[in-house]
Amino acid sequence: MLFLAVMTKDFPAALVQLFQQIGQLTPPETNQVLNLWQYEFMLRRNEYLSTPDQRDRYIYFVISGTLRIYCVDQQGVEVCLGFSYINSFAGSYPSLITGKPSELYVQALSDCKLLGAVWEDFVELSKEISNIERFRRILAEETLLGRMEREIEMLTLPPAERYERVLKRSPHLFQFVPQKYIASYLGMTPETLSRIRGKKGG
Amino acid sequence: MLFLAVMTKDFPAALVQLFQQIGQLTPPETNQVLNLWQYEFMLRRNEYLSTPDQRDRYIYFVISGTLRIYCVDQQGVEVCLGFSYINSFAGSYPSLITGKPSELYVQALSDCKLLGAVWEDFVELSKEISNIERFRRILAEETLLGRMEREIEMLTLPPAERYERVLKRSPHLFQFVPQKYIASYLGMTPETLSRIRGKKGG
DNA sequence: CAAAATTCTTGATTTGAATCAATTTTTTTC
DNA sequence: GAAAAAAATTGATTCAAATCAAGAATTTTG
Repeated sequence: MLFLAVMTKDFPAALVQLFQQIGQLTPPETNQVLNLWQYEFMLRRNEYLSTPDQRDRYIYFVISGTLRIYCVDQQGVEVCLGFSYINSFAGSYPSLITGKPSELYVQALSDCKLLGAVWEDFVELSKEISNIERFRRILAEETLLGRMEREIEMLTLPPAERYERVLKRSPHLFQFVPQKYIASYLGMTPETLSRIRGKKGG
Repeated sequence: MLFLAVMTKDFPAALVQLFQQIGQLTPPETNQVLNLWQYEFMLRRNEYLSTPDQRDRYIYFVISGTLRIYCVDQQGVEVCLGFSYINSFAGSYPSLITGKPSELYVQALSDCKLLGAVWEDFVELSKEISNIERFRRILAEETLLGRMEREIEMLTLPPAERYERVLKRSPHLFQFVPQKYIASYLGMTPETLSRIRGKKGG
């Protein structure tokens, strides 16, 4: 992973918005937070942002590219848990929360450009600025809601409908992500997804 | 559900601890929060605390009894997502976060005694007291961690090992909860769980 | 405490998706 | 842009768990 410590002045509009709109930060507070995002990362396709052998030190924001989050089952099969795309955060959230390594891998599916902030700095700032503490709370809640929504879909919908849902919610996924990873994300083999797509309007 | 508005002075030690230890609340702050927990609820076995037809207005704390959280799949089969027991919070967290009904049912598996606080009051107080905002953040993070841990176990472990894990982590479950609900929670039928238990030291 | 209801167990059978295997298509790389 | 690698498709077969079914055990309820 190529690492560039750059004094960025041009923060992504999407990142600024997140803090201003979701976080309700005042302009000076927004500046303080944005100044943490001083680190730029370049990942080549297939390189790793997080692995289970070390804890995450940065929270990342995706400028360009797509990543997958996965873990490995008992027989060594990779199981995809989600994706990170442009204008979303990336990294192993569990690792950041616990301060320890997690079972999760985060891997670039294409060349990626990321901004990073040292998580500890972010935590420290949230002690000073209550709006940032609140931002962290909202971030955790939103993430939880997303995970539970997926959990419920996995448990209540048959494979074909899980596919339909993702196709409707994230059609762009199929643009950037090999089907085998989407299949894994949907809890099925690539063969099964291929057959499902064959039947309905694929 | 029997509802009793009672001016409680005797708060459960476990609830007090949660706010003091996890929340790091000062004694006066602790008092302010505890004073929200003025509502006592009694549930008879099989009665519902939450259903998808209305949003949750209270956050609950379990004084006694056990509850299950479940949703219903496309064919009407109930799928168990978790349990709430003594000294844990109860209710539909998604419903509280979103302010809307969720797909979740929360049902008493035995007669239950609960304390309740109006969620809106809790939210309001967290605007005044930053330690409570922080408590909410930690609550969300812990809940997220728990859900992700379960998600990973469901995806990476074979049925028999999922059973072993739960047996090790929560042996008391089998004391209070009918096996069919545990089976559902483990992602299998009651028959399958019964057979697994038959093999290994059941 | 006896009857009724529910839950658990055990066996036989079915089934949907996984696996195995071979080919075609697409993407990457030099 | 040709060769190599990776991914997707398609078919045949297998398999683990679900379903179906019946009886035993436990729990609940008047």
